Amino acid sequence: MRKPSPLQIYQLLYKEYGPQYWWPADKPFEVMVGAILTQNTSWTNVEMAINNLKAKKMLDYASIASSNHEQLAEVIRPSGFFNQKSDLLQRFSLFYMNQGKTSGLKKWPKSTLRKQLLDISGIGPETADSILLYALDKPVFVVDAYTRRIFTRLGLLPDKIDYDGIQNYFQQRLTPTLLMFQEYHALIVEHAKRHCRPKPACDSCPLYTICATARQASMAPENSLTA
DNA sequence: ACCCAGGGTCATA
DNA sequence: TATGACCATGGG
Repeated sequence: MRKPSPLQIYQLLYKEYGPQYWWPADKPFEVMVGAILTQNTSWTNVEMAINNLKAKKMLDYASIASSNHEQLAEVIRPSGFFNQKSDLLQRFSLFYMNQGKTSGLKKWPKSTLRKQLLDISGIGPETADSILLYALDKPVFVVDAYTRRIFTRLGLLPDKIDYDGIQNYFQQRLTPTLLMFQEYHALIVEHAKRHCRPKPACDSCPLYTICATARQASMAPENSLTA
């Protein structure tokens, strides 16, 4: 049995969990705020912070940009790292405003946009790509800790590989479709939350069989990974 | 009392 | 380039 392709994994996950309809937010700017707040933080904590922002009617770039730093930090406190994130949200809101908001940003090609986002201190590759994919409709593959964990555990990725290496692995093997990339990342998160915790619980995992055969395949000498 | 979460930056070797 | 420290909350 050959190693499963990223497309086959996607089809298995989709069949198992169905469409996820990500990102859970109303407006693009709300997606961007969520992408920042969820850095190394559980989504339930982010929801509390988002709800606080909504209750204070602060979930818009003008309110965030003009708000007091300490006050904003207090509102987003449940999402953790609130000092860094308060500062980042304010700097990002200025960027968002200066670039002509969502419609202004969407005019740029994705490579240009990605560089601009990465130039903002506090926005790394995953946050940038999440914003591109879920707020600005750019078909990029979002890599997170779950993606690495699942695919190294499957034996499809080597342990030593950086963010761009993992992203290239997927983007070179999939046709870039907006909806498919949006679903794929969401499905990876959904699957990992249930079955791919840090301490393996691989029995009862829908990918268990493919996982076992994939690990065998990666042992074979002629199947050395090039990712 | 730990471990974990939809990361990222900076200092050090 | 490659680890380690740091940021911080809330749930299991």
